[in-house]
Amino acid sequence: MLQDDFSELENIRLEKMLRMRAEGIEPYPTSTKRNASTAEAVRAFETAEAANSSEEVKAVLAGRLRAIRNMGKLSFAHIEDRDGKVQLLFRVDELGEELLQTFARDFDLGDFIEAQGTMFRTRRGEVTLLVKSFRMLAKALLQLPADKDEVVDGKTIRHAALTDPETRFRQRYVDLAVNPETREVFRIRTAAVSALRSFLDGMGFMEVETPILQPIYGGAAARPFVTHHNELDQDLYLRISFELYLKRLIVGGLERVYEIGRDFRNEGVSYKHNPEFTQLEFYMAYADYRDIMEITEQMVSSVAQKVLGTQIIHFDGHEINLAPPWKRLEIRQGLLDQTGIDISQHKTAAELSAVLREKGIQHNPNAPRGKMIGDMMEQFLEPLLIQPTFLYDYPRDISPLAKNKPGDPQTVERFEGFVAGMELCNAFTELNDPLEQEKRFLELGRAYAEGDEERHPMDEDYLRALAYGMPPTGGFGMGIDRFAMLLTGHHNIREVILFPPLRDTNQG
RNA sequence: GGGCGUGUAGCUCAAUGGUAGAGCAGUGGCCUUUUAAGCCAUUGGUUCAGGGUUCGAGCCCCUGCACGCUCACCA
Repeated sequence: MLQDDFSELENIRLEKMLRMRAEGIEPYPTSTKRNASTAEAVRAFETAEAANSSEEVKAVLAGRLRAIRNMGKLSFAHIEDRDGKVQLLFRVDELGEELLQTFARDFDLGDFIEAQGTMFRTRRGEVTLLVKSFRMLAKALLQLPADKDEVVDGKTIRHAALTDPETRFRQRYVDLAVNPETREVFRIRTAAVSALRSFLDGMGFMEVETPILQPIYGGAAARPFVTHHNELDQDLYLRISFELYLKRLIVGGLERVYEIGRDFRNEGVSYKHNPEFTQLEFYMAYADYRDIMEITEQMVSSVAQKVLGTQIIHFDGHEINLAPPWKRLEIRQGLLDQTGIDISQHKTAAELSAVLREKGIQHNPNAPRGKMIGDMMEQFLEPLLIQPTFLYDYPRDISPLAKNKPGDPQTVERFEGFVAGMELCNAFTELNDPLEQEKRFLELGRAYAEGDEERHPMDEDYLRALAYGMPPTGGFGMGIDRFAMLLTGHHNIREVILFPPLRDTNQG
């Protein structure tokens, strides 16, 4: 039982709760008469004050007790709700000795309280609720980590705030309850997703939902999670992308579709990788990757403006300006500038490997040409891309779903958007030639058969869909978690995921 | 998976191999009407777990667990 593990401190709270109940006071009532948030009440009072109104501002507030200062004949307290904090004053001549004693006796930090009264300003200048009546809304049996605040010259100084990452992530409810900045991170994340939706909705996109459990996974290079459907006696994969399903919808004539949802990749974790992550993908008929670049910079900058009130963000010590236009850097040119190697002059893996060796550049000589170029990009280009930059024109053999650049069989119309040296999004002109697509799948299959860990199954139905005809289409994908990292300035993906995965433990 | 690091009271942190501590919170007291992280007193520990070395281990060694950073794979 829960209470078997209770400490002395927790048993004291438990006894208070039981005593209240024995006295006929319900410590967990079903409803409250709250009629304003703390911020609303303060605002209402300040408005009335500014208008020199003589009318009392009454309010019923509710929140978690964050500070209590009992002083004999009066008590001060602070309650906190989602919007902020407000001070409560309990006075003996308002409440009588007995009620005031009740407050001091029954209420602890962390309890939820309802207080009804009138707003006023103390001699110290703090807008405060003078309490006429109050009531327990929910007794807290466990003690929240201490984080007493001290306000010095208008600045809040935290004392002993909860910082232990394990506790913060395993018991996110405590982190949220105690650390306002954590609440702010998730407010920003939610607002960003909402702003992305309205941006796309405003462009006539249709939000759709496609299968998460898929018989054949595809649309990205990643190992999937496998699960099993008992009734069908069939293995299913948790999707690694939405791509192939969304493009089927373009074949179907929906023209502009997007999905925001979870992808699952059975890979390692890092500060920018989580096994499940939230992805935005959109597909737009009659657009190519140039159009998508413009939409991207427009979308990202306008969402930042809407959510943060600015297009300037701070990340990893950098000040980054998201305002369009973003820099455009052709991969071939970028690598030429950084390494002196013109990849267009080295058309096979062997040739490229030779020149890399000549230049003394570390590489895997057995890798395919595209992979080699990808490694070069990672090494020489990506770390430089602090300000928003579109890297464009990718090697064909690492882009199996993108359309060739006219007249250049080794290059495709694809770009990735980088911010703060981190890949934020990936987009291309979609390959809509069914026979070419089949060829690409087959090439992939071969590459993987030759020793790669990932095996990519052929999606016959997707090829059939393409064979019915897909209009020229631009497609786009962006990791929402990474976007949230940028907007909140966090350098770790777990900080922007409410319940990041942690290893299971029996210690509770 | 590899490397490095961390694990001490509810929280934040101390402690040459020699009596486990502080602040906050908790408990008790002070409180006489707009303040105070107030003041005084006080409770609280399987030092992550299990072995080992030692007269003696929070500290040294081994094993395990969890977490962090980092490398690899990937977005």
